[in-house]
Amino acid sequence: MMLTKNSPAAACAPGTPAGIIADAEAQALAQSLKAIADPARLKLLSIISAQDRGEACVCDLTEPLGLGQPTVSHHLKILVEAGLLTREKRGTWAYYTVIPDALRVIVERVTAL
Amino acid sequence: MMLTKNSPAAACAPGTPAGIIADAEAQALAQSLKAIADPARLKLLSIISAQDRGEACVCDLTEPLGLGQPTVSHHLKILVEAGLLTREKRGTWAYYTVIPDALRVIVERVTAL
DNA sequence: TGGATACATCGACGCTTGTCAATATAGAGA
DNA sequence: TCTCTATATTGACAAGCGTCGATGTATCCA
Repeated sequence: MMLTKNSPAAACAPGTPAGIIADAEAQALAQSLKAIADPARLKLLSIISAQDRGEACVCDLTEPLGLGQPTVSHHLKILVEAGLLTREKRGTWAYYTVIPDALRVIVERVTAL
Repeated sequence: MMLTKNSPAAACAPGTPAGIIADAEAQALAQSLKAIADPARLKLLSIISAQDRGEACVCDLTEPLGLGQPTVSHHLKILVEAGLLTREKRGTWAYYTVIPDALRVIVERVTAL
């Protein structure tokens, strides 16, 4: 049941019974999941990580998604703010890369439910 | 549909390049993730699976969530329709149970991105 | 210097979502 | 039967989200 008083920073809120996810962690995990819970953003993650260099600029992404450039930029921003992508500006272009274990961390917190 | 040349049932749509998630699968996976991407529903999954019998009725859930009964019923319905919970009516009560590997299936599709 | 290109931001629009109060349904017990 | 209890459904509302067109910003090149 994990009554651990010594556990890592994970999930220990005042009134939360043992083994049940704390309010704050539920909130945080939900927000991470919301970042992925969109077809366009799933395709973005898939396309970028399938790229040869592991990176892609906006102009590579707008066409396979069938969305306008502002919309793609908007989705990329959400993924960056969720800690799933990095953005690197080189010249006129902005290159986006998938942060290796970011998805795995989210997935593990879900599995631990 | 199923234009599959030879690959497993996974992800092969007409115009979709190899290794990139198909439109339909992105749509489906996003919908599954939306079902989990809510603090109240994460807590529901956590609380129910932490129960002794592995099951809980609505009256057990409304108080630890701090939400009204109709709202809890609403969230439970979403989880049932997403294939994450089962509902069994016994007498006046409705008992909800977590479907064992439902979360794992979702998680694996995410990891395969 | 000026124009062209790649990207970000803004404002607006419809659609979805989370929540509640009120009401409906259905089973248990008198 | 009638009443009480547990749950589901409905209707309404505010807030959030996805999308677009228009505009702003920054970099490159002639």
